[in-house]
Amino acid sequence: MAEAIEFKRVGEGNLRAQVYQQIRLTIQRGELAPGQKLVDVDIAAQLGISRMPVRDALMQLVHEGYLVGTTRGFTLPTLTATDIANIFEVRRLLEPRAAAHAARTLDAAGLKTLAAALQEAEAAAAAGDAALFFQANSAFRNCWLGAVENDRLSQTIARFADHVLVVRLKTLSHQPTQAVIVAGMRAIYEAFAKRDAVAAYDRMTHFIQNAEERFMKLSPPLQQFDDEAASIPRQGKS
Amino acid sequence: MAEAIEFKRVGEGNLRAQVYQQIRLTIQRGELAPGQKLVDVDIAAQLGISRMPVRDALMQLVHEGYLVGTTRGFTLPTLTATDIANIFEVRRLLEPRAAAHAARTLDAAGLKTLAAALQEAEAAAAAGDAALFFQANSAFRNCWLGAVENDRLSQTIARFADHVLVVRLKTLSHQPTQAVIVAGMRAIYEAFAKRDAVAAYDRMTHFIQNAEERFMKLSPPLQQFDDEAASIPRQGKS
DNA sequence: CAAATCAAAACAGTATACATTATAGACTTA
DNA sequence: TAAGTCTATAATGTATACTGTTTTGATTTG
Repeated sequence: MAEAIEFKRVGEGNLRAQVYQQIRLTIQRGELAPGQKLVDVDIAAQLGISRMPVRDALMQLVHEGYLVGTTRGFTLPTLTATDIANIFEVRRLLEPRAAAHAARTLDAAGLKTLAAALQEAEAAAAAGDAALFFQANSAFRNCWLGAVENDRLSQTIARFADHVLVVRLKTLSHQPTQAVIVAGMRAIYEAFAKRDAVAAYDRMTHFIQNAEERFMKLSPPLQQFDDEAASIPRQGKS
Repeated sequence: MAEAIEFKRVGEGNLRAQVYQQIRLTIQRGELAPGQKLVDVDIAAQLGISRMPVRDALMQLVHEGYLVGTTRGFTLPTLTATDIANIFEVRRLLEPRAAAHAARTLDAAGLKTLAAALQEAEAAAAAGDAALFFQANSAFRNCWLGAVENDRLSQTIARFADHVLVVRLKTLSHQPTQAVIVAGMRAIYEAFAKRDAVAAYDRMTHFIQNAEERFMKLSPPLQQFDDEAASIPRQGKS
């Protein structure tokens, strides 16, 4: 089996940090297929470094919930319906408040970035481009979260959002869901633009609830097929 | 300088996990003095194992916010007033909801444990025994958090609570604060005993607010002295 | 005597080698 | 043919050795 993923080092701090960044980005972009395993020695060989920094990075990702470590490599966790519900419960508690903060602290540049991400999402939804929609969604969230001054709050949110996002690639491909999400994003964006913290709070609450409902409605059938090959045809394999 | 802390291995999984547990417990019990440094090679020698598992454990604790890694060993983080405020903001958002859950799910055994911890706290407050009070407080929290079925919620709370608890040893020594806390614990316990989720929610909200206020009121003077020698007189130095 | 420079020590970061363990797959057996 | 067992292997876990970097403290110099 050839390497499906190309890792390259990015110049930022020590090796462990570089590798960590790379792998996490790969996961966040949905480039790691469920069931696909990451092996420290393979990645190390690919990067031309030793196992240890890679191993450290992988273990950190395990501690953060991005991966699970088995005795035969590291893979994405398979989330149960309960896991998803648990994650959304925490998000429901944290994100509205964080959005209210962002409504206060977002500057003009931030709003511009959000507007761009929103437009991209709308265009992607119209074109049915799931990958672009996924990306625009992440950009939107990263932008407003970056304006939240409470680092621990924003980082906790980012982590939990990432955990469901990994499986969410499928939900986000669903056309009606895309429409609902875009509408939610627009509503939130407008609250931000008006610097209306209360509206931001309420609309984020609504947004998360919608996201969870959509998720739960679409996930069960997907889960069953997941055991096999997901909806993405596996290329190669002769 | 001799070792101030005695680490011993506990039989549970691999070496890294054992060491991690030991060090985290040491921190949670407040046995690690601020400024005191942990060095992987020292701990490894003490345990008769190699550096790597110890290093892994220390790095995990850094990722979880229990320690900070410097170029000369690992120490407790020094939290600013902003850090404390940030942590309490997250706790305010999460703990009331978690307490409401616990009110539903706590069983008779759990309530009994809580009652014992509460009594211990009251006795400690009456006797002015700060260490025992600290311990009873942790037992109380661990018990009701253990009844929360949403693991991610309870673990997130536990982590953030631990982060302030480290510095809180001082706040908890303050007699009037002890009285306020005991009253809060009793109120929460009674809500649990009545299985009243709403009351648990409200009283936990109140409890956290009180804790934060007390913390902020007592911390600033401590912070300033902390730069030097805290309240503990430094021996030697002629 | 104070400030700047330099050297040695102390530590984390990285590399390599070895040990251990759980799984996959072959092989046996009912 | 199906179920159980066993062995080879692939991966992590652990140990040891080496490297790089920062801090400390001693020494020199103004």
